Amino acid sequence: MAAAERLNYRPSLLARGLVGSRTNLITLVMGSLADPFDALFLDTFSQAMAARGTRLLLASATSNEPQDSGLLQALDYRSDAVVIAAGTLSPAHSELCVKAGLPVILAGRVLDAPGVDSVLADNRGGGRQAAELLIRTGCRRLAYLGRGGATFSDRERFAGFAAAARAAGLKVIDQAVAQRDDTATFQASTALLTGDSRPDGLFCGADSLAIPAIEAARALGLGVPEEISVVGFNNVPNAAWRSFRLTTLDYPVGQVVEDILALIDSRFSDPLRDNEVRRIATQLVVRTTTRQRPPQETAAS
Amino acid sequence: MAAAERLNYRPSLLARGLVGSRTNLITLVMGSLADPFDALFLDTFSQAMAARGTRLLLASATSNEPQDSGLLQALDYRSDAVVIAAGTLSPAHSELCVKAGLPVILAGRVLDAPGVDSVLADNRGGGRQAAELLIRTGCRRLAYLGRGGATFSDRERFAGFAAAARAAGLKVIDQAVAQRDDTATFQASTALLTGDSRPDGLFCGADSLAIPAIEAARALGLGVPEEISVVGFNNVPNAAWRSFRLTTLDYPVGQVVEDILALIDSRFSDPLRDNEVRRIATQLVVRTTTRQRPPQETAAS
DNA sequence: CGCTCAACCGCAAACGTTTGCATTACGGGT
DNA sequence: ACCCGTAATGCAAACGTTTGCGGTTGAGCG
Repeated sequence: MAAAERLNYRPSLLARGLVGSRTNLITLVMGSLADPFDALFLDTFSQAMAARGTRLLLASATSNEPQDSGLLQALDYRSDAVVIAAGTLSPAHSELCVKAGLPVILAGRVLDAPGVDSVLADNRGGGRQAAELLIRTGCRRLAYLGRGGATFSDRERFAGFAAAARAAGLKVIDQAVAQRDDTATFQASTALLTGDSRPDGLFCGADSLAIPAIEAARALGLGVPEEISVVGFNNVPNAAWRSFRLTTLDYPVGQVVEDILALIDSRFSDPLRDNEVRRIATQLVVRTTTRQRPPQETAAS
Repeated sequence: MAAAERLNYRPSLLARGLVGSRTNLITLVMGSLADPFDALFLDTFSQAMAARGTRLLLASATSNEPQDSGLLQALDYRSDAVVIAAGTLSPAHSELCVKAGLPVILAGRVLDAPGVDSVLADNRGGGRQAAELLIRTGCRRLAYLGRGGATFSDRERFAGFAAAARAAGLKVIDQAVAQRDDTATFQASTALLTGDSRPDGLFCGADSLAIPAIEAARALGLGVPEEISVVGFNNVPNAAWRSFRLTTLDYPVGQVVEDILALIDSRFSDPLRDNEVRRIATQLVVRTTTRQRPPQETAAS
């Protein structure tokens, strides 16, 4: 040990990984980190990895072609598992990993294939909570601002929101924002708010969508929540800022990471077990972009 | 090739790295990703890695002890190079890498040790630009909101700002925010703005500091820029939001990443070359948290 | 037809570990 | 003093590549 110390020797994990059955590498595939929620997730995940003594191989998925993403090269490093947290990625990526015999954990989507587990929010429940809050506080013209069904989560959130609205006899305008980009979101919101029937209750598929929406409303001179209520999703740090004080659905990122790691470990100990889907409940955080109670009847009609 | 395809064989990069001289792994050490600038940097860096065919090993530095960070374990994977982008990390980390014979690139700080290159902003120049703008638009009571000298960049930004202020015969209040946390920043700003001599020109060491500062000013009923001008640093996407429209110093993150990769390559081709420090100029982006011209004399005194 | 040269091909060593097996050392019981 | 069982120790194989070397094959030319 003294000699090892003196020569500052350290075992090569490459060699260890080559011969051993485990490399202690986990590949994380992410899309853009433009959404603060994704950054927070990555931050939390990476700290959990460090605490666990596992290394994190980060692959950024730019295009939708599996071979273009860093995924393939990461696989060639014989990771022990792959976590896919890029919402817009095609299932081809997962299949690639499964074919390589790797456990796959999907964050934010469900895929029914052997060896593929999932961790995601109770999106439908969250959508329902948002709808119920808006309806309870007097909103009647509801709208959803989202990715136009581009991601699994987006579809579920819309579905939950729309179902609860329907149950109350209300319809929902579905407004899509094409690119994940603040100005694009601002423009889509402006279009929505200047359209034929201006909504008075808006549910956004993410806080990062809700904030530009609030700005668009204010730019049009619309009071939030007096003329339009806004509910977000994720409860990112930005949402609590004084300029927004956004009512939103808290999605506990620490819990997500914890569940992902638990699923990985459980898959190690039993590679052939059935797939598992873990749903994490969202919690409503009421701030000031929604009303406390319905407006007085005297004001209306 | 047909057989390889059929068996879906892929060469093991572990084995290749074991025998070859290059592993095509680069370790990136980062602190928290709470600042959107750091998230943007990581995003850009990771995409550049993918385009380059290099894998990114992400180590998150939680404590200041080198052995606690993922750094050590990442080194044991025989990375080709280490990029340290965690501002508050001790030089012990770099020394560890140098001792292991690894090229080190420091982002945001300078360390005079063999094999250690640096890429960072022209912080002093940026500080000067901020001071000159504030002074030119009529501010006379200047303040700096930063990390109290906790990071290399912070010290340089303050130094450049203070030097330019001194050249104009003005002093600078140095207000430190202890934790990188929005509410802590809000409180520190409130303390600054309710102190003995309230500043009328504020330079913040980062946009992520400037935004809570603006909110604190507004909470106190102070108009921005009428009663206090604010200048940030980095030009993160948030800064352009309609709620803030922050005047700031653009620090081109793409350029930073490009320079880091260039330094790594140049170090590969000549491991013994002298250290290089690349300074990247900042560019002033004037928005609406600073005045266009000095206020009318009639209003004053 | 024979020579030379280049291209090609196959083989073995090496990279730094882990793991299993065989051997040796040692201690206790009869 | 002898035997047995266990602990400790040393040795070799294996992991999946790259690289260099010796041998073989083929083509071109006199």
